[in-house]
Amino acid sequence: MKSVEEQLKIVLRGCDTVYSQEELRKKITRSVEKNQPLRVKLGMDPTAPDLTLGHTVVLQKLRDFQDCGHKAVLIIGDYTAMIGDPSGRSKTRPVLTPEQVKTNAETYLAQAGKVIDTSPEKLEIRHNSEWLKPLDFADVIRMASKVTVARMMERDTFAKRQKAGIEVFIHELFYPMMQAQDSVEIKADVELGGTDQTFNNLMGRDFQRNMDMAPQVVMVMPILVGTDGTEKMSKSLGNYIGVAEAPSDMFGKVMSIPDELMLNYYTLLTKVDEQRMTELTDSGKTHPRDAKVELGKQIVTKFHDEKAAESAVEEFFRIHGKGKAGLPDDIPEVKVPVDLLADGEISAADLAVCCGFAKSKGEARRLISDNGIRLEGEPLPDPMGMVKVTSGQVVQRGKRKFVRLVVG
RNA sequence: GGGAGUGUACCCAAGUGGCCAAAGGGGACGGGCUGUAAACCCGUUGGCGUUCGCCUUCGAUGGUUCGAAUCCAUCCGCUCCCA
Repeated sequence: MKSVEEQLKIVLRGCDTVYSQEELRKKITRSVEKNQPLRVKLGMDPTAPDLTLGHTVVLQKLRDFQDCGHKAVLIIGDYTAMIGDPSGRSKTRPVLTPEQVKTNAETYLAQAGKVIDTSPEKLEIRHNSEWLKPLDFADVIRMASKVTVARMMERDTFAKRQKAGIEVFIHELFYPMMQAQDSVEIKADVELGGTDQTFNNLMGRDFQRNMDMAPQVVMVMPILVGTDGTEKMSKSLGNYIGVAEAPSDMFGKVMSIPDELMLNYYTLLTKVDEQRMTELTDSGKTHPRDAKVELGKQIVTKFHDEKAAESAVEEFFRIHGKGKAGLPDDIPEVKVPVDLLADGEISAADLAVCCGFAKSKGEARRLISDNGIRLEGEPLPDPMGMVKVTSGQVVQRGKRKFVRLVVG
C-alpha cells in the first residue's frame, strides 16, 4: 500500500473541495495502519445511456482510490431513478422505466470500465433498490422527519427554481435523503461526486451521524465544462464528448474547445503533471494548437489507444489542414434513387436532400447558394441547377460531413 | 377557496386588428479568415413551387370580422399573492 502522503497527493489532484481534509487524512492513516481499505462510494445515475468525459472526471477519482488500494463501491441508483436527480435541473426529470434503467446501467458499466478497475476485489456494485424498495410508508415518514423544509430548500437548485417561479415537486425533496440512506447502508468512508452533488453528499454525513456511524468524507470534483466553453458538459446541451465516440470525433471535439479550457481539461482528464501542464498552456512556450493536439491525443489514447490517436490526428489535418482537400477514412454511402435522375443529372437541391444534408429543398437551396455543398470538392454553383452525378463521387456539406454516392 | 398574471418558432423574448412567416438575443448551420471543429467577421435559420405567389404556424377549441398571434367565449397548462 502506498504511503499516506503519496495517497493524499494522488487523491487530491483536481479536487474542488474536501469535507474535510483532516478527516480524510485520518481515515487514510488508519486504513494504512490497519491495512484495511476504505469504502469509497460513487452513486451513478442510470438516466443517460452514454457517458461523457464529464462523468469520467469523478470516475477517474474513484480509480485513483482503487489504485491506492481502496475499495470502490458503485451504487446503481435504480430506485432513485424513479425520481431523477434534481441537481442543476430547471425541470423535473422524466421518470425512467425499469427497462431503461437496466439498459442504461449496462452501457454505463461497460463504458465506466474504461476508467475504473472492474475486478471484483476492487469494485463492489450495488443497486439501491436493495434497501430502498423494502421501506414502507412509515419508514419514509421517519426518514423525512429528520430533515427540515428550510434545510432542504436551502439547496441551490431548489432555491433557484423557487425564485424563478419554476415548480419544485415534493418527491424531488426525497432524492437527497435516498442518496444519504445509500451511504448509511453501504457504510461509506468516502463519497465522491461532482460539486453539484455537494448537498446530497453532505446529507449522507447527517444520516450516518444519526445512525451513530462515523460520517463519510465528501470529496467533490469540479464540473467539466462542455465544448462550448460555458455550460456543464451534458448530452442534453449537445456540448459533450462521449466516452464511446469514434477516435476522430473525439479528437475533433477536443480541438473545438476554447483555448482557455485546456488547463482545465489537462487537469481533470489527463495525468500530465503540473509542470508540464503549465508549459503546455503557456502560449509563449507552446503553440495553443499544438497544446490542444497533445490534449486530444492524450484523451483519445485514454479511451481508445495510441494508434487510434495518431490516425485521428493524421485524419484531422488531412481534412482541416491547409489544402482542405482531404477526405476522412470512412465515408458513408448514400443511394441516389433513379427516379430523381434525368439523363444522369439531378437537381442540385434534390442531391443535397437525398444525401441527408438538408431537411427540405428550401434549406438545400440556401446551403448551396452559401457554397455549403460540394461535389468532388467543388461548390455547387447554382441552387436551381442540375448536376451530373456518377457512383463513387463524394458530396460534402461544410467541412465535416461527407457522403459517397451510389447511383441507381 | 379568492385575486393577479402568463402560454409566441430549437431556447429566451418582442409584437395588442391588416405593413406578420412574425423584431431582438442565444443556439445551430454555412462562408471568409486563421493557429484548430479556438477567436473574429459575414450570411442563413417554417414548407412548396418560385423574382410573384400558395400552404402550415403564435397553448386548445369555437366565435366576431372583408381580415386575428392580436378582439370575444369556453377549456387546458404554469406561476405568484391572499386564505
